[in-house]
Amino acid sequence: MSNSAKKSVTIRDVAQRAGVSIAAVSRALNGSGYVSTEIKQRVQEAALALRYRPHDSARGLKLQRTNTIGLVIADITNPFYSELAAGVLISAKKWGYHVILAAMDEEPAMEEEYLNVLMEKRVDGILAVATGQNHRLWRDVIDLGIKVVLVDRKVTSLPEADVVLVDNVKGSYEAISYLIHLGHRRIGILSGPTSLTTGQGRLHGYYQAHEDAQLPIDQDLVQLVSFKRESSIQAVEQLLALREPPGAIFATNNLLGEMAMFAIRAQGLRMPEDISLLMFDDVPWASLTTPQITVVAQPISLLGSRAVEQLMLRLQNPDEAVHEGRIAVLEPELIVRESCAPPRLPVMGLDGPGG
Amino acid sequence: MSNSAKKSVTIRDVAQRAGVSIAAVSRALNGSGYVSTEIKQRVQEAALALRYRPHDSARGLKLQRTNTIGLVIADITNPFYSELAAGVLISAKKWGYHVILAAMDEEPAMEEEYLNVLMEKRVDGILAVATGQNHRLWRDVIDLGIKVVLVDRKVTSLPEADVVLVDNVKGSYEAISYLIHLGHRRIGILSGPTSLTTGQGRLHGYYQAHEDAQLPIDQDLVQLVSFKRESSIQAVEQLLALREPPGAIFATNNLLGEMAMFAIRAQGLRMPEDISLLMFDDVPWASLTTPQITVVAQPISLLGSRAVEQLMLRLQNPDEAVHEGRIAVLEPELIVRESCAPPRLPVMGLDGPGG
DNA sequence: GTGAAAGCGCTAACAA
DNA sequence: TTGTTAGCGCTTTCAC
Repeated sequence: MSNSAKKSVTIRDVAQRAGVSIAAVSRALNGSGYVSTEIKQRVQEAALALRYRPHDSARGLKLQRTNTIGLVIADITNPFYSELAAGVLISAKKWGYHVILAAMDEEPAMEEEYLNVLMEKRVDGILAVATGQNHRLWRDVIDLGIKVVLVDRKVTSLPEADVVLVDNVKGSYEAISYLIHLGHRRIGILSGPTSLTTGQGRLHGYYQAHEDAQLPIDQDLVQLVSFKRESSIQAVEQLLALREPPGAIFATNNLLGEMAMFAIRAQGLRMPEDISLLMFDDVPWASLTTPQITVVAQPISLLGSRAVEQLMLRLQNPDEAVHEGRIAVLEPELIVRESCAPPRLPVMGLDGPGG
Repeated sequence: MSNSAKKSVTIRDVAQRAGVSIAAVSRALNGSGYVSTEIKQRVQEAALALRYRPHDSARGLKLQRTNTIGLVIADITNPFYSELAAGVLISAKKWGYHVILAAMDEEPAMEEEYLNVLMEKRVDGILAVATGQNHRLWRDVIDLGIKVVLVDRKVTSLPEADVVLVDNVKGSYEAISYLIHLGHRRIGILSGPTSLTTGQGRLHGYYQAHEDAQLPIDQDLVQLVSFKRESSIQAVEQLLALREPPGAIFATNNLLGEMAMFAIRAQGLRMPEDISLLMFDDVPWASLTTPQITVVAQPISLLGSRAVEQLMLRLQNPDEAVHEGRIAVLEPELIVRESCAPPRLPVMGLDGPGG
């Protein structure tokens, strides 16, 4: 008997049982408008007895509000995104919001599909690590009145969206400076696509650090990679196969770091004796390996909760005309562990430790 | 101008622009009922021109169906759950469903909150790794007509829910048998709560393997732990502090495995020379460590997609009376890597390798 | 303080 | 083949 969907109990049933109008029930249950305590009491009893659950679609239709937000990310399996999601989830819950998860896998086509859904569902807002494509669709989203907060990456074609991200240039700059300080002169970088602001920023920090240390850059050491595993592993191998291979590798995200780990291990290289590794993102496994990985840590969870807060702010006053979104920049932090050491054969004629 | 929420375009607007009735628009866009190709054409043009997006709440209200499912898990940050979620996401998308994520953190109170939300949202179904509590509420869920598929853990108070899980007894049995085969006679087990079927099964496999090998069990080697990190780390330390410490540790989930790693490292023990470690769940970091961890792998992603399929099956014929849910049991697989070796000091008088 | 009634945007009888 | 219309369950004026 408790199997198939019976007619579910509606506000009418509650009203009837409590002997009041449906309006009274609505008011009593929502605490809006005037209701005598007596009626309130009766209504609550009736609702409880009938196990009444307000129908969110009905309410949403009437209110034009769903208390739901969309979270667009690349891949929930990537610890960066899971931690982000965790931050978003807990924060959203605090505000009475719920989240629909959209993993677009860095594919514009998938992002498109998800955006369409999110629009039809009339989510109140979208938190997104966007592909950077689908300009027209994103405009539709905003035109629909859906507030969007960009996380991690900025997308210039969406100036009115708020942005919450980390100072990528700085994080990268500090990482490279640290390696240079250790005596490294040949530092390989595994960089994400420069079409994304993360890729741009981290690469820029790399250049800047070299420039400030008055070090030349060998373009062979700069590997631009997509997010595909194959292309990443290939890039690492290329780096390692150089006639004059780098003494240190800077992996600009955890996926790239993972690939670097594999390649280094596969080559039988010792870390940090033979090669140093420094990675962007302090994912849990970074302190499980031997040696533990030195990282640039982002406050990932905070990134998520701040994004939610930013969104809530917008949702509070929806009519505020905004031509340019707020941008919040969080600070990364270099966490020195065990995976970096001075290079084995410092280049002659340059004064680093051991040089 | 594209900032605040303007009156959004409805089916009426499309009808007007196309010069037809709203019914025709509905039919044309949904491909239901009769529409001349000419009208269909006009409607599609109008819809496109107006950037019309059907309002899901309205449709949901009318249809009593949301094309949305809830995914209840403990913690998206745990790689087991992220992979599960990934499997669910991709499979759900294939069926045109979307998922609301609920991380209950092993807290019945959180589970309760989320269940209430999911009920109000009238999700079509719920996929859940449940706490095992909230009996009454889960009954409400089912009574509301929401289909539920239990994943990973069975909950006996919900007989009509389908279940998709792994053969925990077998996985555990094989793991322990392997260790015994290596010559181990003192194998510590870090077991989850036996209030959960996962804990029960894995512990049972441990006992069974010992029994079949005619090995006695020292109860000091059996550590029952909650999912809290503190209690886990404590348990590992207790195991290691035994006057006669185990030569191998079986961590029955990835969190426990992580804790074991930390403790082993903290004690300065070498792996696998001083101690062997075997873990349930082949999470990504298991092959990043040195030595790489030998594991019992669950087909996690498959667990997710199978659960979705099971749910879709129920959703196809919603009125089928079901008193007992189907139960799908997937096979775990022992993946031998580098973290297990024969014990250093095999017990005399028992014939294991080296004994 | 309370209730009647309109209407949110959509689908599906049903009538034409 | 097309259009009219009655709701789906809820909130909220607006009378009383």
